[in-house]
Amino acid sequence: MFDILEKFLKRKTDLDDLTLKKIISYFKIIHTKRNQILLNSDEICKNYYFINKGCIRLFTTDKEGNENSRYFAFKENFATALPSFIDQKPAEEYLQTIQKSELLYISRTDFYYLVKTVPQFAKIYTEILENGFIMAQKRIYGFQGFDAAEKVKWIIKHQPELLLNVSNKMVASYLGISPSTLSRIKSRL
Amino acid sequence: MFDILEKFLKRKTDLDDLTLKKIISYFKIIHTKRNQILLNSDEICKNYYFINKGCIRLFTTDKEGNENSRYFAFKENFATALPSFIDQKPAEEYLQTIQKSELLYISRTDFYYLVKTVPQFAKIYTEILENGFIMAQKRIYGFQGFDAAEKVKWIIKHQPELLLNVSNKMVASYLGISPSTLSRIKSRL
DNA sequence: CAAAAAAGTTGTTCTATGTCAACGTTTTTT
DNA sequence: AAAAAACGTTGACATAGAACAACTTTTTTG
Repeated sequence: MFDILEKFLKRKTDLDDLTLKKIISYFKIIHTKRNQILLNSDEICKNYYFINKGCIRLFTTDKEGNENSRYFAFKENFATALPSFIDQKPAEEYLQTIQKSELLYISRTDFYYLVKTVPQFAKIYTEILENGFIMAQKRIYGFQGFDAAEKVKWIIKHQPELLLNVSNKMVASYLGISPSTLSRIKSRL
Repeated sequence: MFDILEKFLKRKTDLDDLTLKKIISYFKIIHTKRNQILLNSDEICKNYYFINKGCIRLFTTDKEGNENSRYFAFKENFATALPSFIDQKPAEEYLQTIQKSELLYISRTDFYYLVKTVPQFAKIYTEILENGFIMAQKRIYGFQGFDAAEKVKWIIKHQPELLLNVSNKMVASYLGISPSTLSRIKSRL
């Protein structure tokens, strides 16, 4: 049950078994179904999630009600609504499992307690932040000046698992293009 | 000379004078002129900069040679090409002072030495990462689905100093619109 | 301080892509 | 298993904004 998380943590840093057990002990498990909302946009994010199985989507809605996908996290990754988690302000974004998923989660209180008391955990958090930053940069700036076809090619190259696991509609909203345009581009290879 | 940096550090966390002096001692000063390149896209970023006076721009160029502005850092802020600084790979982006500037800088080696040995400095780094992440998110996702006029209004509201200190051309490339479009929008208020 | 270069403005034209609609297909619900 | 809902595809049409160009204004340089 916690073995995937254990593996993840061990890969990131040197951890003796006792510290590992300590970290693990703060995580709880939750099973969710397809399209289950974990966090509403008016809520304050209290948990950090680790995905054992499934997929978490981070998205927003505009005034017209269109969904806008920001991020997809797949198995063996952490995900949360970080700005809200950090600043404890309403998230203004949603967290949702888009498939039946098995998640581990840790409360913010416990998370920051670990960051404070376990240097290796602090290091892991720093790495999560660094990576999150780099990935977000790459993704978003990578798209700058791209036309729709280039965006699709970028996804095929850099995040092919996304096309396999996620509906066209969501991919389109992730790329900032309309579903029809995505459909047309895909048909032209 | 280091007083702005000292003020910045003290505001971020509790620091005794000795630790403060230790941190400060790793910074060197550099004076740059308008449009001076600090980092080329094929270089690996070795320094973290703190801006005493002036402004650093982070930008890229596409195959046609058009400049694309990613970020502007003004006085009393840190700036670097973070992905390259972290991973020590070619930056694929440029750092440039767009005005005559006075900068403090610390080498990557010294920076990570401080992160490792001074917990308060590690905390400051974590905060820089958290903030960087949040700001980048806000900026970029804030623009999602915005038309050109909405982007300009967003800037006026959230980063008015940018319009005052930066050329229209650079602002346009930051917003992902053409200079002519920016000009037209501004004329219609 | 004059000449040259860069930046800003404004009109015209052109194109990528959004929007809407119709239809077929897949998925979900009961 | 049938009905309903959501999704994907494709065509027709409309439009925001890019590209280009000509001109003016500002900035930089020798």
